[in-house]
Amino acid sequence: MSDKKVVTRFAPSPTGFMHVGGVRTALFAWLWAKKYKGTFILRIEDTDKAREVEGSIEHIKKCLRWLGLNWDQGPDIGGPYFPYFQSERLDLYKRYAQILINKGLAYEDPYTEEEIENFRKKAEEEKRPFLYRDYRPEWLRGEKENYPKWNENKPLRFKTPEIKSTKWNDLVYGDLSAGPEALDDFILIKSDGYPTYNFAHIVDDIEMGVTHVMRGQEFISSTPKFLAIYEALEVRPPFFATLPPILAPDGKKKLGKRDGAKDILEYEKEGFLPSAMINFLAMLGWNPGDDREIFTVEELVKDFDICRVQTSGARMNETKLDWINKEHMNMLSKNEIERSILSLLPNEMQNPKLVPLLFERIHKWGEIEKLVREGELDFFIKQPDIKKEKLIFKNSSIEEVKDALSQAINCLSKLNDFSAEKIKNELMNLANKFDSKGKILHPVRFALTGKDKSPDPFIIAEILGKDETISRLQNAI
RNA sequence: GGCCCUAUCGUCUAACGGUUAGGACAUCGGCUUUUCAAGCCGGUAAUCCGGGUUCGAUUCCCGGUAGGGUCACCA
Repeated sequence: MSDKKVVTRFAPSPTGFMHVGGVRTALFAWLWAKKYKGTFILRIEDTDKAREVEGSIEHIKKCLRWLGLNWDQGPDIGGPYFPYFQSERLDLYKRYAQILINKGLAYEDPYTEEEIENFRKKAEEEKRPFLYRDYRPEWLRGEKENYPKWNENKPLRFKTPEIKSTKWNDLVYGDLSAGPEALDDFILIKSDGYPTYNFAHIVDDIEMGVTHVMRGQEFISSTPKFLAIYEALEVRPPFFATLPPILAPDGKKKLGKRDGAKDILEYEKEGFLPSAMINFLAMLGWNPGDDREIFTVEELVKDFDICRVQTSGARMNETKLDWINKEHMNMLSKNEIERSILSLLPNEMQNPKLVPLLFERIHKWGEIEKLVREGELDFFIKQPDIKKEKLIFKNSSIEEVKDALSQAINCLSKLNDFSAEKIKNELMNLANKFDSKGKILHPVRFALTGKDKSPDPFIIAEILGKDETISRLQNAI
C-alpha cells in the first residue's frame, strides 16, 4: 500500500431494490476503507433518469444503515466533493469532456441512432463483430481543429487513440486481459446531456481521489475503456478489485432479481442480525485463510484482505446464513435476548420464563413471530384442545393413561415449591416406577400442551403454575 | 458468434509442486438416564476430461468440456 490514504466508494444506481450482490460490493469497499482508516464514499449514479425507480435512493441508504455501513461522504452528510449525486454534477463531466475534445480525443457522433442500428445489423448479417470505430467519419483522420464543433444535443464519443489488446492487474483476479474489440468509440455524453456510466464514474473517481475500486466482474470486459480514458486524461488509474459473482441458490446463473434475489431489507424483516448478515456476506467469496467462520464486524475490519477474495462464483445459501445468524445470536447478552423475544410476544405472553424455551429453537427472530402467528405457543395462555386418543403412548390402554395422570396429579398436588426442578424430581421419581417413563411423561406433556413435541414440560408446568397444571391434567382424564 | 472469466465433497471453502486432500454448513448415526430443538461426539462425501513439464501435479502449461460475464445514447 502506498502512503496515499485509502478511499473507496459504493456507487449504486437507483434502479430498484438492493440484494446481496450489491450489498457485498458495498461491504468489501467499506471493510477496505475501515481497515486502513480511510474514507468510504457513497455516490449515487443517477444518470439514467428513464430507469430510475422512485424510492430507491432512500432504500439504498436504509440498507447501508441497517448493516452499519456508514459512509464518510455522500448523501445527507455531504463532503468535500459535494454533491454526491451524478445528476447534479453535469458541469463537471462537460468540463472533462472539453479536455478530451481539446486533445482531439472526443468527437460529436455524426450518425443518427437509425444509421448506427443499420451498421449494426449489417455487421450481424456478415457475422462479424460490430465496432463503431469501423464507421468513423472521414474528417476524424484530419486535424482535430477541423472536427465539427460539438453540438451538445448530439452524443459525444470517445476517440479510441490506439487499437490494441489491453492487459492490467487486478487485486483479486491478478493479470487480466481483453482483446482489441473491447476498445471502441463509446459514448461519453448522451444526447440528453447526461454522461454515460463509462465516463461519469471515472471522472468522479478521479475527482474524489478514489484509490481502490471494488466492483462486480461484469465490468472486466469494459475495463479497457476505463483505462483508455485514464490514459487520455493522463491520470493514473486506481487499483481494481473485481468481485466474483454471487450465484442463485439453485442454479449457476448470477443471482438476479428474477432468480429469487431478495431485497436485503427482507432479511431485516425476517429478523436476521446485521452483524450476521455482514459475516455471511463476507464469507461469500472471502476466507481468512484459517478455519474461522464466525466474525464480528470489528474482526472483519481487522482481518479482511481483498487479496484473499475468491475468483469463482459462490451460491447464495440461506441455510448457512441461518447458522451464522444463530451463532451471532448466541453472542448476545441474556438481556438483549430477553428484550428481543419479549418484544415479539403478545401481551398475554410477557413472561421472561418463556425466553430460554423459545430461544433454543429459533435461528432468527422472525421465527418467534411465526410461532405466535401459527398458534404454536397458544398452550402457554389457554388450555389446549385434547384429543384423548392421542394421550395413548407405548401401547398403554386408556385406563393406564388415566391412572398415570391421576398419579401425576396426586404427587404434584403435594408440592409446595412448584418449581421446574421440584416438578421434575417428583415426576421422574414417579416415572421410574413405570416400566417405561414415556407411559407417564408423554401423557403429561400432551395434557399440558396438546402436542407430541414441545419444550421441556417441567418448565412449562412451572410457567403455568400449580393450579393450571393440575387443572389441565384433570381435564385430560 | 467475438472477447473475457471460472472449474476441489450436495453447498461454502483450505492445501510453498510432496498431506491418509483439511474445515464449515447440510445430511446420516450415537450421546445428552421423556419428545422436539439446542449441544457434544462420530460417519458418508470432492480435485471436470485429455495431454504435457516434473522423480512427483489439486497446484504450472496446452487443448477439450461445462458454466458464467460482456459486446447499448444501462449501470
